[in-house]
Amino acid sequence: MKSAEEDAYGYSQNNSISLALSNPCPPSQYHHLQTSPSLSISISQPSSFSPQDNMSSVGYFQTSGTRSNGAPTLESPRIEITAYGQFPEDEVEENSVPVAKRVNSIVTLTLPSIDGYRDPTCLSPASSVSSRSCHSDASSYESGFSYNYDNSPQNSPWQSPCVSPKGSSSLQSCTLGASPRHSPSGSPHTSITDDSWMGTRGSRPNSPCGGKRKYSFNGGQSHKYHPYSPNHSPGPSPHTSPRLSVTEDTWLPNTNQYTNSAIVAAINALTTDGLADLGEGIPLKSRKTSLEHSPSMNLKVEPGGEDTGSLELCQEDFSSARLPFKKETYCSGFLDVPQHPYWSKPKPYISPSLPALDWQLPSSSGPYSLQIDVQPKSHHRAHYETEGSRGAVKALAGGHPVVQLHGYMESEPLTLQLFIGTADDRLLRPHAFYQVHRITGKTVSTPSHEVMQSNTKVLEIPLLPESNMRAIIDCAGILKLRNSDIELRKGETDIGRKNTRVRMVFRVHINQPNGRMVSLQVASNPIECSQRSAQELPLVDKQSMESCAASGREQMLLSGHNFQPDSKVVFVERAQDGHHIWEMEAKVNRESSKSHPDQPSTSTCIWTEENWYPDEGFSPFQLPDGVWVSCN
DNA sequence: CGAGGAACATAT
DNA sequence: ATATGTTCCTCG
Repeated sequence: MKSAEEDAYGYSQNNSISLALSNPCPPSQYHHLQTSPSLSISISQPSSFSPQDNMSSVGYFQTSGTRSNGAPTLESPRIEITAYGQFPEDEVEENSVPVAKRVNSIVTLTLPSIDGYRDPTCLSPASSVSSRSCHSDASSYESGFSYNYDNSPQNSPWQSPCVSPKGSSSLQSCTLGASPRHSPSGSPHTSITDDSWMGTRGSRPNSPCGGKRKYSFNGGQSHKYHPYSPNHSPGPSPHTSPRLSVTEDTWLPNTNQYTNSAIVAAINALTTDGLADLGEGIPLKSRKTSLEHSPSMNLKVEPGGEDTGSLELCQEDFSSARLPFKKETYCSGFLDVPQHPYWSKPKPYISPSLPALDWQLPSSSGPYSLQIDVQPKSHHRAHYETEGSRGAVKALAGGHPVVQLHGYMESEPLTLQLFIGTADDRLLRPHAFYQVHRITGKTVSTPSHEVMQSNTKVLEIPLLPESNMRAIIDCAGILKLRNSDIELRKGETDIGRKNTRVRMVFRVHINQPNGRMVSLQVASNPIECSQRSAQELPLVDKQSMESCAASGREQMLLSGHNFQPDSKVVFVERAQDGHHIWEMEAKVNRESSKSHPDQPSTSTCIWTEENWYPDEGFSPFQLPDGVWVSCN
């Protein structure tokens, strides 16, 4: 279905050649180092390549967001060198070079073919690209004040102004938080929203269906699929949705979000306001435990954006195009009970056309630069809904993360958004299994409030000029959603097991004097969220690296493509600040590449422990010349 | 609350 | 059987 979707959107096919020899290796194998290193190389050479231009002038850039060779809208030549094998995982050091940061700006230029990095059979949690699925959102905010401007094409490429086909429409959702939430263990704050996006869950663990455990959504198990979120389903087939279910008293259709244009179209054809019709898709019952629901739904038709050459234009067009729907986008019921003076003020800077959370944005644009001055600790035990809050994410030094927007000279305060994203450098997107959790209390100095954008909870924090546009993030905890709950979501393809690394993603949208809006984004270093540290893994050793290099060389020779026999990959070890710094020099002869005769024949990248991922090895790198290199 | 630890449940 | 996921319990 995915491919179909892509085709429908006119995605250009990625011509990358994946030579992945990766053995279908289960994650466990990585850990056990049972597989011999292998390396795959794929070369993709787009017709045009102008990385620099791609992002520099653009506020944001949307990724294809598709798992299957999600051909990036903008392609650049790339070589993917993927080695599978035996590299142990290294602890991510917090003080090290912010990989995310480094890669971030690059990533925005081009996205590697997702599949190219891994064998589909060994889907690695950290890299799966799925949290994009749109599902219904139901949200209730503990804060009491919340609004939802979730009208941005959150999860599907086609919703992108730049990519979406004309005429496409989407159903957006808006939710009204209403029912109070019961929190099993305690903190009233804990849950809230959580139930919202995922529907409900029992107070008791619901384990994945598989074997004995059954999902007790509503006391019953039965449905594993929830038609209400036709995200990837063929069509809107209203059935009962275990997740959304309803509570005894409060029953209201939850918000649904449709990613599939066909579905949307179908629904649109059925109803304009969709409310009534969609209601049918909601189950009559819900899991017992989820007593709280945020009933309410607001469907909105999203006009398709025009394909413009300039992303910036796209954005504007997009904005204006959506304006008419703005009204529908906001749930009137939300705009009440401000929680903090700051939030009670109008927020003109919040446009209804904010880029979807899975869009890749640059961390800087023009004079503006969003930076994480103090990185969060590399480990933070997330809490479950069944637990009380485990506090805010802290910084290594004991304080809290700090984010600052540089280059902003206006007097208008801005809003810093924060959500939990994947730790996958290849594609930063909301993490399906974690949500940011708002922390309140005397120890918290930073005001914040929550907003739902698609299935993702977003914490909004004021960025004030008087504070030098600097915010101390002491109000953000991390909530873990049960894997079984998430995996059951229609359209969800990510797997939760061992997918415990996240990143704090910060965004800021700046309305410029000229009326244009610039959206910036920066992600923190990866944060391990599980209680126990991942199983012990041997450190990366030179031998392994060399083995990988050798394997890579072999593969390059085998590939034959742009790599000539004299091509080679060399790993060099050196120390730097106590970290292992591995320098990989990939010398490739690309003479055969007529389209890029100017490309340098030698590429070099550096892999450090920071971008080492348990199941995937090193995160991919995009070399200066646009070449992507990954070593799994 | 906010942790830390660990029992208990599943997945590999 | 081992590793990872979730829920519980305890303590300051």
